[in-house]
Amino acid sequence: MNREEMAEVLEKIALLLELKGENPFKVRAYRQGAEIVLSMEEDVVELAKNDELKGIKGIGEALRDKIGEMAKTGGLEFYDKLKSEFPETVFEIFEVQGLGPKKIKAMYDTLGVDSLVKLKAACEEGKVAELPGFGKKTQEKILEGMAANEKFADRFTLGSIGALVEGMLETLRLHPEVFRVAVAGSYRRAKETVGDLDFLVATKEGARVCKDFTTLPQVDAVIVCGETKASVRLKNGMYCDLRAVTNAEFPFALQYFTGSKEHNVALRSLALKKGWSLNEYGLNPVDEKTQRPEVKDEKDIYRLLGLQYVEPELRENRGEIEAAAEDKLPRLVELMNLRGTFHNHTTESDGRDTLEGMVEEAMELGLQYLGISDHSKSSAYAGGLDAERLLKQVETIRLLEETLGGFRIFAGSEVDILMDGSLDFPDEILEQLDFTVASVHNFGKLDEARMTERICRAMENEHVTMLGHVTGRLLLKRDSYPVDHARIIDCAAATRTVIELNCSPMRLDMDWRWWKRARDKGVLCSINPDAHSRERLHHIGVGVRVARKGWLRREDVLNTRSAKEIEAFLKTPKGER
DNA sequence: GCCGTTTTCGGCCCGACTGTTTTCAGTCG
Repeated sequence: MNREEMAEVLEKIALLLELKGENPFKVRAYRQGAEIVLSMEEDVVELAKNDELKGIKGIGEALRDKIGEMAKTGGLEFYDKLKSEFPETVFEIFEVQGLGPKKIKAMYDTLGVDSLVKLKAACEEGKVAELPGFGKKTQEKILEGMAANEKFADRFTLGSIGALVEGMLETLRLHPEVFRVAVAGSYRRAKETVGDLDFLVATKEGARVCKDFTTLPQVDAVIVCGETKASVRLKNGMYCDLRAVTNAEFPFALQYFTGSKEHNVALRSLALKKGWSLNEYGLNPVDEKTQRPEVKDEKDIYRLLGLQYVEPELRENRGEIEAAAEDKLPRLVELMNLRGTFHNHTTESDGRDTLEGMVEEAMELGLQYLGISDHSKSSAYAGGLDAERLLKQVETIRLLEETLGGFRIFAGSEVDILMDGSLDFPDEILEQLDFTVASVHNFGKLDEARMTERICRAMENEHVTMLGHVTGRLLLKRDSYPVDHARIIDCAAATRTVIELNCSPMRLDMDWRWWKRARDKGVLCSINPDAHSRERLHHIGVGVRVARKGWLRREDVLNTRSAKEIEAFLKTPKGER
């Protein structure tokens, strides 16, 4: 059992205990246990197997035993027993907006509702409305929520919703009663996928702004609308909240609603130690004689707690608070630091725009150079180039470059890593290129050891400048192929191979959770859009946000260097880079 | 079920909003 599966079991235990009407604090203990298992830095499975799960806050004796049992046997007797009391389908009912354990239990006990199918039938027959505590409106909302769930995805990739968010921000900004506006939540923290959006406004007219918010063109249905908050479902199915606060409360609300929950819990307990009580409305001295501090923005809050300002991307309680206390937070890379970018496709393979079009867009973006790397021949599905076509493309690139008045095009290839870790082109061809991105595109079913071995072997090649999309994941669609991240990072460090941060919205690969480790081992990152059209070059913006989330500084990112520096870098033998 | 410079029992975050109530329970974040 891996950690995700363990966390899921704990989460499901929490749901079932809720359904049984168990002590809510017990329920919460399981739920917190699930979160801890997911977010632990160490290998929780390995620790549990060796009975080394001691001294972890939130994991007591009972949870420790259960996690141990799962790690060792792959199952959990307690869970199996609990599960057998309900059909598997009860879990899906919890997905319906507005339904929690109490209502689900009531419908289960009286109407025998234990699946979405039965729930729908019971609503349509009007039986739900007759239950005590229920009514016609509740019944209608359940049906509507079920319809919405069927129709829409429940999560969205960070890179796919930027325009939507910016559009809504702009409209709110123009509202005459709004002083300040911001987007908070996981979007602001640059999580790779976002479940719902949280907007925040500073205003004196909360009720009016909330009401106007519910009439935005992007809105499909109104869930709630009051004086300080509104909640809607957008036309793309995304749930979206608006909070209205006063201007004085705004910094606290922004801090609070940006999260993460774990970061806030840690921050609040730190505040308490320093004699403050922090919540979404203010920072209040526990000792009533102390004066309330003046706070104009988020930075003031962190400063008053004796901390450096923590950038939103870092707020995951993964060491940022400790680092901020010691003045050791990194200065994070910014979009304006990028001078160029690698790994881009053209119509020669599966890109939609020509070489000239891609270059034009890169110049308009203000970049100094662009790396072109079309697919290699084994990626036949993508029109991969054979050696002859590749060398011809290099020639074309050299000729075009002469007409560009100093803009550089680096000629490369996204060369397939073959099954055994060898490359799709021989060294004699690769050495004629400026750079090479090596990527896995097939045999994703190999086991972790063989996949890792294969990738490491490719990185050992002198001509492989960087490793492309490390895990091959497609967010919300396809899981990673199994790789040993730690070994790949070590191998990249040893061979001086750059690792790509592929910022195609579906990928954002390598995952942000691994970058700090890579950085600390001296591995360079290249923020690459893997652009298959000129518009997609703009994805470097999302890439920068993910790099920031991975604690990367300007100096950790290869493509913050100037064209000249890149040229020197690529000419240096790999081992000396 | 977890936790403890308020310790081994008695707390555990809480406020906004809605719908169904006739003063409040359930859900959500």
